[in-house]
Amino acid sequence: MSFLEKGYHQTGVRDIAKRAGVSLGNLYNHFSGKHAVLAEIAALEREELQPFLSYLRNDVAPLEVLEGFVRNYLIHLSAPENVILSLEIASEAVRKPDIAKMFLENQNALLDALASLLTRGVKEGCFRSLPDTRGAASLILDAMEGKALRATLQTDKTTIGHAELWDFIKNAVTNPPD
Amino acid sequence: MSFLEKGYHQTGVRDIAKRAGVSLGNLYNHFSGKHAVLAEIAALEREELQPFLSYLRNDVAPLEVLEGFVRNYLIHLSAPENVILSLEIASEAVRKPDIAKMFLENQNALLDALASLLTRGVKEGCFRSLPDTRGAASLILDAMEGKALRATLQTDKTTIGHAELWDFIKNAVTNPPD
DNA sequence: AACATGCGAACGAACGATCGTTCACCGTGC
DNA sequence: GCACGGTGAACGATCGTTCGTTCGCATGTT
Repeated sequence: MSFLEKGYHQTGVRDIAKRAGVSLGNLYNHFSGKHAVLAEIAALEREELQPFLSYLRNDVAPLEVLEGFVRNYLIHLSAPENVILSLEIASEAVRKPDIAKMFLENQNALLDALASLLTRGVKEGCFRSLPDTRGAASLILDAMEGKALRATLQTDKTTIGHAELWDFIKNAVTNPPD
Repeated sequence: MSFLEKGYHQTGVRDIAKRAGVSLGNLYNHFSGKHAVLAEIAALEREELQPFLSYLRNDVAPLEVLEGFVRNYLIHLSAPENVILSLEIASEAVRKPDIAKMFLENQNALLDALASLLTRGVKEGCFRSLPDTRGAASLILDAMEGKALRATLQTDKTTIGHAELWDFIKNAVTNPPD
């Protein structure tokens, strides 16, 4: 997909049509315009998130679910295409409310699932008492996404280490061992 | 500046020239092209960061410096123009290595300053023992920027509360009170 | 079975607008 | 007369979108 290679605004409608294997005119039979194509892609991101959402709803030990989530979501974010696409969508969301709506919905879905895992963990005593689980959840997600962005922009291909990130998150979320 | 209103790629060179109060032709006497204009803006961001850098080098109690920084940087990020500009630059950085270089330099400058504050705090005993101060610093910055992005995209103008964020950061960084 | 009709998916030429960039020209101060 | 900073018309390319046209196929009529 050429939104990844050239970016949304640098990609012409002819490119999109060619890559999709349809003619220019026919593209407009399926989409109301270029904007609708991006909207569709943003909507598809939702489905990409689905596995993570169901993973977070695992009913086993919260700490292990959290670690598994961090590991898996980190792998997801290590693919530059996911970072670039999020960036592209976020950029467009600034000026296009319908894109912003989808972007936030997707983010919130993940946020809610992670927050409720944290809440469960606190209740079950695996986690320290977190006054604001939603805030903590967004901290974790932001940290991962920020890390992924930096890794993507770096020319030297530094992969993101799971261990160091997980250590930090674990410390932030569990009671100190004493 | 119309990069904010329309985005970099949606802004024509004629717009840029008009806003800058120079003729179209003369713009090319000052800049080698449209790209160079964005590069210049990315470079200027560096100077915007300067006050925060010097603030972080304050030699007083680390915890207070940190709180002051969080407060001030949050105010900075509460202005949507700063979030949008960062997003715009980050998007372009994906495909333009020289922009990426500046973007990362700016980020790293802040990261280093914050990390060394944390290191000092750990040494002086105000902070808990943080194994990876740089990681912790990037966590703090990512959290703030993530929050700011969400606030910018939200239609309802929710301002970012300092108190709740500071509580979280303080907890993450200081020893528990017992 | 053969033919006529209508439907809608697919197409790409064409449109006007705008893009980033160049460059011949102009006025001004020496 | 010369040098030069400033100018905007002009250029070729490409943009997103429209729309007249084609054509395969299902349906209806003899």
